[in-house]
Amino acid sequence: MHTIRRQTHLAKPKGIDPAQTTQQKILEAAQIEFCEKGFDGARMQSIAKRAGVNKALLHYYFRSKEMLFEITLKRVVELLWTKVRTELAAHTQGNLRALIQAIVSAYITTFASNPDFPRFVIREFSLGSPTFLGILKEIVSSMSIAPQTIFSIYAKEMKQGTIKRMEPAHFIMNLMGMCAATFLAKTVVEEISKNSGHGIRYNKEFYSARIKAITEMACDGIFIKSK
Amino acid sequence: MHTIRRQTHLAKPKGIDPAQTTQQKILEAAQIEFCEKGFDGARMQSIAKRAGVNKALLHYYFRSKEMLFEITLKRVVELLWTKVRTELAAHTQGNLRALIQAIVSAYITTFASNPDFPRFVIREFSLGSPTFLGILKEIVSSMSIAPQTIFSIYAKEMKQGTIKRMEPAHFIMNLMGMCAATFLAKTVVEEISKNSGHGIRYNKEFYSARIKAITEMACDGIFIKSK
DNA sequence: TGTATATTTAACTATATGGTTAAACCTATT
DNA sequence: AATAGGTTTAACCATATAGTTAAATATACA
Repeated sequence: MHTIRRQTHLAKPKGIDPAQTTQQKILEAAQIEFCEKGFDGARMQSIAKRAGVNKALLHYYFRSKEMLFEITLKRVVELLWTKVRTELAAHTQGNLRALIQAIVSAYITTFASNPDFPRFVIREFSLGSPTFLGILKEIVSSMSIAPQTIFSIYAKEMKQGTIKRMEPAHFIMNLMGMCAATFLAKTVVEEISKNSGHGIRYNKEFYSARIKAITEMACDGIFIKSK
Repeated sequence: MHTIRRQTHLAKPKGIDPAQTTQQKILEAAQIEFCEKGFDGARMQSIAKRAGVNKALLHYYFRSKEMLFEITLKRVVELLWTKVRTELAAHTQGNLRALIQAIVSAYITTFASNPDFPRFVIREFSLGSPTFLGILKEIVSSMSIAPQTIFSIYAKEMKQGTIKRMEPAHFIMNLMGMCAATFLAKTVVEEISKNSGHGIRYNKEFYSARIKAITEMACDGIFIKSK
C-alpha cells in the first residue's frame, strides 16, 4: 500500500489562501459524487469537473478511486460521529427517557442538516464494506462514549425494574431503524406527497414530529397505559 | 419503447422441459447479480456467465441492461409483496396488536428467507428510482389491501381511545424502520459478533426475538406500565 | 537570479463494457 | 427433405473509464 503524496515543505500552492486548497476541493467534490452515485456509479472525471481541476490531480493526490473513496467515507462518518457526540454530550445525565430523546434528536438533526449523507452511510452500512467496518471499529473502540453511556443507563434502569427486559441489541436496532427509516423513505414519501395531496414535507416541523414519534414509541409504544 | 422479443409459436426450445428456459436462467442470474452489486456494479457479462449463456442472449431477450434491471426489480418486489400479502391475509381480523405482529412477522420472515433481497430493495427504496416508484405505485393502487387494513383498524382504535394519537405515517415509518434495521445491520452485526464473542447469529431464534422485540416496542414501548 | 521541488495540464494507454451483427443451429410444420 | 422461424454463438464495434506520463508551470529558498 502506497501512502498518499502530500505537500511537504509547501503548505499551500499560493502565498495567499485561495479559498480552498486543491485537495479540499477534490474531497468536497468526491463527497458529493460518492454520496449521489455510490462507488460504482461515481466517475473520476465527474469528480474532477465538479472540483474544477484536472483529472490527473485526483490520482496525484489520492492515487486511486478506491483510496479517494476510502478517505471520503472516513471523512463523512467522522463528521457525523463528531456531530452526534457533541449533541449527546449535553445529555449524558438525567433519565433514560431524556437520553433516548437526545440520541434520536442528535441522529435526526445531524442527518437532516446533511441531506446527502444518510443514503451514503446507510448504503455502506448495509454493504458492510471492509473500509466501513474498519472505520466503525475505530470509532467504537476509540470514542465509545455514547454506547457505554446508553448501555450503562439502560442496564441500571433494567435492574431497577423501571423498564422491561429487552436485549440492548434489539433496543439499539429498533431505535436506529426508526431514525434511519426517516431518510430511507424520503424520496418515496416526497414522490407520493407530490401526487396525492397528503402533504408530508421534509421541513423542521416534520423532523420535530419525527423525533417525538420515535421517542414516544420507544418509551411507551402506541397503547394507552392503564393507570 | 420496444417490447421484449419472446418466443411466439415455440413455448420451449426443446420438446422436453430442460429444467429451465433460457429466459428464466437469465432472470435468476440477473437477480443474483443485481442484488449483490446494484445496477452500476452489475455486469452483463457476469450475468451471462452465471446463467451459462451467451451475453448476446441477454440483449436478445431483454434488449438493454436497464430493461433487464427493471424486470428484475419488478419480479423481486412483486414476489416479496405476494409473500407479505399471503402472510397478512391470515391476520386481517382481530385486534391491532395481532395485526402489528402479523405485519412484522410477515416482513421479517419474508426477508429472512430471501437473504439477498433486503439490501436490493432497500437500496432502490432509498434511491427512489423511477422504476421503483412506478412499481410501488402499481402495488399501492392495485392491491391496497394491507395499507387499507392497517389504516382502518388503526383509525378505529384511535377513535375508541385505545391507542394514542399518532400520525399513521409515523407509525408505518417506525414499524418499517425497525424491520429494515434488522437486515441493514446484518453485515456489521455479524462482523462484530465474529470478533467480540457477544454472539448474535442470524438464525430462527434471532428472527423470533426480533419479531417479539419490534412488536413489543411498537405496542408498549420499553417502560413498564403502572397498572 | 537560479535551482530544486511541488503542482498542474494535455495527451495518451489499456482495458472493460454495453451493445450489435451475421452466420450457424435447432425444432416444428409441410 | 425442404422450409421457415425462433434461438444461439463468435466475433466485432464504439465508447467510456481508471490510470499514466512527460512536459510545463508555479513556488520557495539559496
